[in-house]
Amino acid sequence: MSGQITRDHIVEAADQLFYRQGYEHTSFSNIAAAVKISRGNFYYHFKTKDEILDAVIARRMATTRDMLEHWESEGQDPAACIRSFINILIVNQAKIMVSGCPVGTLCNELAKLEHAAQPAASGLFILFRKWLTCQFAALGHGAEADELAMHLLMRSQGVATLANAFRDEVFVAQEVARMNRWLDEQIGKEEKSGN
Amino acid sequence: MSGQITRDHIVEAADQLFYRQGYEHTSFSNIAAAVKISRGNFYYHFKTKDEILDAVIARRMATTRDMLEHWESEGQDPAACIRSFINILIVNQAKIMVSGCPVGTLCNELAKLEHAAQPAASGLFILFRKWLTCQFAALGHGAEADELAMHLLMRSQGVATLANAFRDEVFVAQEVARMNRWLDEQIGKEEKSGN
DNA sequence: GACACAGTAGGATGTATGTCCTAATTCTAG
DNA sequence: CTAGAATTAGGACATACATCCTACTGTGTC
Repeated sequence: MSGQITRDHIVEAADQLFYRQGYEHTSFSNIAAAVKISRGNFYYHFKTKDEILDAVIARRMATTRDMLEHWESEGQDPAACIRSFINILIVNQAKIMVSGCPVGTLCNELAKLEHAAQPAASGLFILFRKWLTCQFAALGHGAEADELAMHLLMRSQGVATLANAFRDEVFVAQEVARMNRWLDEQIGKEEKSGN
Repeated sequence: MSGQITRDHIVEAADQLFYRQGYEHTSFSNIAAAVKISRGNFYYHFKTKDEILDAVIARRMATTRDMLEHWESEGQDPAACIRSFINILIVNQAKIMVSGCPVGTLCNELAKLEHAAQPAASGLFILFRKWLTCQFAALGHGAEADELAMHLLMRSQGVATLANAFRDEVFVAQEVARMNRWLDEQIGKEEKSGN
């Protein structure tokens, strides 16, 4: 039964490395070295590199679901939930400045590789999108909840990309403040004009 | 003197391929095949892959400068210039949905590779940033011109990333409309509150 | 204690790639 | 027209990598 543990270690290490170095630039040896496992042992757990990628995406789906649930359980109201989302930019600031957003950069890389797992990676975005849509709907924006969700997701992606390129934490703080102000505007607007 | 022409062809082909496939995933052979040139001929023009990357970045810097100048020469006022910037999301929509933003994705990839050319690639962003800052300054936003420039740049990046992940042109249209409305708000606000 | 089997190790293999070298070809100057 | 330089072609080489295979180890069962 120790096999499952090793497998988890592999997926965890691969997750980190794919994030920091990119999928293609990460080799079997890199992951094996990180887990302190022989290269050959790999084949026992994963037949191909694509299989590891699938496992990593599945893992990220699970941890993301957990995170969203957690935010929802501890958040007082939908607005607080949305602020938790905005706040990842602060919480993960250091990592984002080094490697960007794990979701956005993976989707991008897989798109360029024309990799079969690209839709699966986009599923991570869909998770956030649906969750945010629910929050905005609960906030009273029925029809345009999805558009607002996409808008916020878009902003988080833009901030992550520029934070990575410029490594400027003042910029991140400014944009987070801006996002919170924008959210304030949305609260109280419920179900009127589309802006 | 035909050497310079071949060199230009190589850089042009490499530019396209780096954009569509990513830097690392593009091999000498790929570029050679695209230019219909022998692999070995390559070495005559570029000693290393890094050298091609430098040339590609230099090329992009030049074409970007040209584009910005062009927008400035044909734009009636700063607002029109900024709208030209916003409009690339529409003009290049198809490419963006397939490969994302050429600048953002390159910066991201080089960051993960810890490549020496990463600062050079960020220079492309700086070009846009400074240009947009000038436009906002000309619009009357002296102190916060740079922040507004970064905000707009951030939005364009976010839209590009999500457009690539979701391949949804309705979303792009919505966000472009939103950006134009936002710009309308900034016009007439000159030098008052910071929002 | 012997056997079966999950798990591990490390080497073998073929392919792709970046880099390098040398020979052939084309171009240019005198 | 010809010598020398610029350019091109194509193969050589070492390396890195994904994949595959075989042998070893530990553990639980009869």
